[in-house]
Amino acid sequence: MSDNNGVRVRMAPSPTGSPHVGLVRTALYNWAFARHHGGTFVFRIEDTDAARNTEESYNSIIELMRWLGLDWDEGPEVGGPHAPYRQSERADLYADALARLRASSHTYECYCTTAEVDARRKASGSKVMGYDGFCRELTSEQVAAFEAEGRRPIVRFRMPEGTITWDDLVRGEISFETQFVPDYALCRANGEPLYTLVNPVDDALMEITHVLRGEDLLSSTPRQIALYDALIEIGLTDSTPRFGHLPYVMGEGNKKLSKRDPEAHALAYRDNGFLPEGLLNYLALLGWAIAADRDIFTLEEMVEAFDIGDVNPNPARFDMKKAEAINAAHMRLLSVEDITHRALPFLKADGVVGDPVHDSDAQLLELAMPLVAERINKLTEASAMLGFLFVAEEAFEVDAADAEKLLDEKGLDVVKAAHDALVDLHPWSTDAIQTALQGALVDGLGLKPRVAFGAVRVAVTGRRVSPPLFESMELLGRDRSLGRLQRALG
RNA sequence: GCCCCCGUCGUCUAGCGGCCUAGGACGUCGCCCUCUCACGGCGGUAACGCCGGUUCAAAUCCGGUCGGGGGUACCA
Repeated sequence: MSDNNGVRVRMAPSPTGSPHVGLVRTALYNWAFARHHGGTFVFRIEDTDAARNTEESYNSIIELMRWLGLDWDEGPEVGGPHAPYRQSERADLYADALARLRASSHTYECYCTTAEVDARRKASGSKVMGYDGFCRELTSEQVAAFEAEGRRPIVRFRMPEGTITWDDLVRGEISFETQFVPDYALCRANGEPLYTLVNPVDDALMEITHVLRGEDLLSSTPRQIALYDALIEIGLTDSTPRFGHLPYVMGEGNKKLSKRDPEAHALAYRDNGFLPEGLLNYLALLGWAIAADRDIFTLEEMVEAFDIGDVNPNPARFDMKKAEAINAAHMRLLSVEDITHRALPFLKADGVVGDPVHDSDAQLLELAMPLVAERINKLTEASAMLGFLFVAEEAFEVDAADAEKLLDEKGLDVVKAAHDALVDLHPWSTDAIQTALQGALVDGLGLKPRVAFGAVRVAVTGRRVSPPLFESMELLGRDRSLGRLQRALG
């Protein structure tokens, strides 16, 4: 056994396709559980199905975990006492475990084809699906006959009789009659081990004490517990972990969030301007609450408060609106410097600033970011808000729809008046600009502020939605501001 | 079909027998703030699936029922 109260949890994704937000939630709960108890968080890759696994998917998962900041104590890239942590590199261990299981007659060779099993079930009228145990007690003559036919056997686990019960960490006591849990396959006819074998064997070998996983694995738990009993018997481990089955993360309607749903892809949140702390906070809320009247918290606060016993067993619907609201709350917790730093990659990608950033742009950004930091809810929104400040004059464009709405004949009169009021203004400061425009347009022309400044805003920033107008004009400078007013007038 | 899980506002949840004429958040509606947007403030809207039982007392415990989900692979 290891230190830290012995708490050892793991997350064990299969690298197939792009990582799902459900995986993130599972990883988060495992991580928080480990950190709360001062235990060990193990990261293991379950890539036993060579036909479905991809290196690209594996890389995405690593990238995702790094972005989220969920660090692991043992696993790929960091190693550990139970290395390797990719199942594709642990074949010897499984072969050995399987050999010992076979030697202790916890298993048997099965020569049946799926079609034969189905046919027998139909004939018998049995209500239990799955394997019927036909090959449990084969005579050596029968075996010889099957071998002579060229059949290659798979290895099945022999389920014991009786009731299997466990105290689920999130659902309480659950029990299954083993008559409803058929003998299942541990490895393919070609010798490749299956999930049913490698998952418990690795959990045993890695001394996992608590298995927190999706509800979809709940019905496979009785056979894992039975296997564990066998593993204890052959001396491969000395105890069975505790299980906790986490509720589903669902999409629209009543179905599990599928890979087809765009909101299912975890890395897409990063690309769409989410903060890792925002996504994590939202996902934590899907099944757990830190307090009756609080939604916003940091990872540290979650670690402090997390109790697996408090996890709600109900499936939870993913709500993008709330996810964005939680993210927005975290944006407001960030300093302007931090937001600037995090928005920079998006500004570069959108061509708002160059890469590397010119000194003049960096300076302008430092002055402009305070104006937009509190009015964006995602990092991606920074580009549209700031673009007008950085764009070269010859490339500056006014949004056509906004122009049509606000730069009509009346709007252009306003722009003309604004230009006249500003052309000799000194100094070119926010206060002076505001005073001049207020005097000329609101007091002078008797316009409502939103009408007066709306037209000027579109002419100068190119959009109806922008940072505060007067500050923006100060940053833009006299020449560019007046030039754009002039240009709007044709 | 059979086995298992789940059931509080539209959504996420608090609630673990009396504090509940059920609290918070998102959404939504109205108002305020306001140069746009965002923020912020105030107020409204809206839920214990149903039926029995236990109890002085049930959203909370038990049974049934209905509804939803998952499993039933030589996938994980």
